[in-house]
Amino acid sequence: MTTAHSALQRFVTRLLLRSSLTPVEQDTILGLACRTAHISARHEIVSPGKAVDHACLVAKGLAARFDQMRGGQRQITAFHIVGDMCDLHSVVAPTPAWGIVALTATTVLFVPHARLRAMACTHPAIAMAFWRDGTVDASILAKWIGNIGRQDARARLAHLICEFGTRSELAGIGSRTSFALDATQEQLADALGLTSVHVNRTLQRLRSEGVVSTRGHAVDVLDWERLADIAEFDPTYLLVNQGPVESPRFRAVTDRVVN
Amino acid sequence: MTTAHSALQRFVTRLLLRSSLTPVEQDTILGLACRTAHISARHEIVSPGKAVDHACLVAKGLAARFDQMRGGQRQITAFHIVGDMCDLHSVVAPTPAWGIVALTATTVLFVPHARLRAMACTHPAIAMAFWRDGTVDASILAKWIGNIGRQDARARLAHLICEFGTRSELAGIGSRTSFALDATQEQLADALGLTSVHVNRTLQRLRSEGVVSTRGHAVDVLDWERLADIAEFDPTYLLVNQGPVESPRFRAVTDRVVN
DNA sequence: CGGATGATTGAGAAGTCTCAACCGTGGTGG
DNA sequence: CCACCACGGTTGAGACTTCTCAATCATCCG
Repeated sequence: MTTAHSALQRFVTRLLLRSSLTPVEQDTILGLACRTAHISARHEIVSPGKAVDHACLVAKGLAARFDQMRGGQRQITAFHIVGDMCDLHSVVAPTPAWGIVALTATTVLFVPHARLRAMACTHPAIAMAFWRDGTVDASILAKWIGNIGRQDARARLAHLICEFGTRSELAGIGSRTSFALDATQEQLADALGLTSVHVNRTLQRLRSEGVVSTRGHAVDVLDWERLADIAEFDPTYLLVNQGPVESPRFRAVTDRVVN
Repeated sequence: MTTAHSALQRFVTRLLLRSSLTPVEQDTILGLACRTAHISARHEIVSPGKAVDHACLVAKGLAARFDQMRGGQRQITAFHIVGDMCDLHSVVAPTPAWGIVALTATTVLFVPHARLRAMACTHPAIAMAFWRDGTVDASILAKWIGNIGRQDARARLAHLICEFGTRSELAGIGSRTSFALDATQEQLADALGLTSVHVNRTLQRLRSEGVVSTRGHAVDVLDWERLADIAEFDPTYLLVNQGPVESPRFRAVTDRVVN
């Protein structure tokens, strides 16, 4: 219960980064009844191509979305940290082509689609917030394509570190320059379109350049400016600080003015 | 007017591939008033980081979403064919980090966010359809990451051809095995994370293997099975045929049953 | 202490890039 | 009507990044 509530609270906090929700709307989300599950590392939370009837909120640990190749190789397409509702997409597309795996021992809340859909229908502002959350995901995905497609290994890794730090800070679980990255080098490789050997060498290079240091899975960014420069990191794509988007309950009025 | 209406009709048809909409809802969309614009090849339709107050529906031609690198290189993150509402995301996130460029001479309809937002609020089914459309985009983006991150040049190009053919067929502007791909080899390279030189050689290889042939920008797939095999193409990620998702107007009833 | 997992290292192979030149075609101005 | 130009496609050769395979090291845990 406490776990569930604090996870939902994190989710609401995440939504509030980009959407405004009234106390009532927030409480509606906080009141979601859902099942808690503990998933051990490397176990699938969602299997590719299999229909689901619930979304998954990460309450503890680290999860990742992946694409599975024929040869058994995997490509990680997103990291889901605490407070992320992975697979919110599945509310409108219940059979995802991707899978979701727990990278560490992870606690997730299963939230029934039916409830989420009902909430979205009753509260347009919540529907907008959900839609927006999916848009943020798409924006990050597009950036990853740029990162993988047009940057070399060093810049790719640097970008991943910048993003993870920034997101950790936004989620309130660390600072940009000091946070936990509980993924193995092989998992980082799967996210970057590289091999673990090359990730290892690239990470060594960043360390030797004095840009980052690591103790276990704790990352310290020693020179954020330089790291961001290497990565060509521009946080715009995370879509925070978009400025006020009028919330749906004012829409009717706005329309009259605009049109 | 005719252009506008036929483009909106294509957009509705596209939505109907994955969402069910009542005649009234369809007419609401078809009734959208919007401005038509002709964009010449290589001109930007949306500039990265610049706020917009309208979405863009492609009525003619080919557009692409891109990520701009510091050195001037571009990574294309999506192709937008006729009937695609590119940037529907911008309704909920008006300042995109990406840009949109016309690859050929293109006709677009600018649809004001205010109208779309109002429609989404009045018709929950339309809101769901829009949200779902964004989800399809995210699914395609994720697949592209897998394609670029974990496949070699030959498989990447094959996958792009399979996807483009499938989407052309779904959009009613060609068949899987015979369609127009109005992009230069350099633009294909920008989409695949390769150089144009390497795309050229890779395309030659696919031709010499008897898998595809091209006349100008017309593509003929000579051996779909083999091409799909090379690409590891599985159309699941396009999220058609997801099976019936109950439409929002039945939700109240459904909820009572489900919960 | 033994075993497992993940990090590290080395050496050679493969894929892709870079640079530069050349070709082919369609459009344009004289 | 022809010469020319621009753009996109094609080719070649060498360089460089990244991969592959394999071994070794370090750490954690039972």
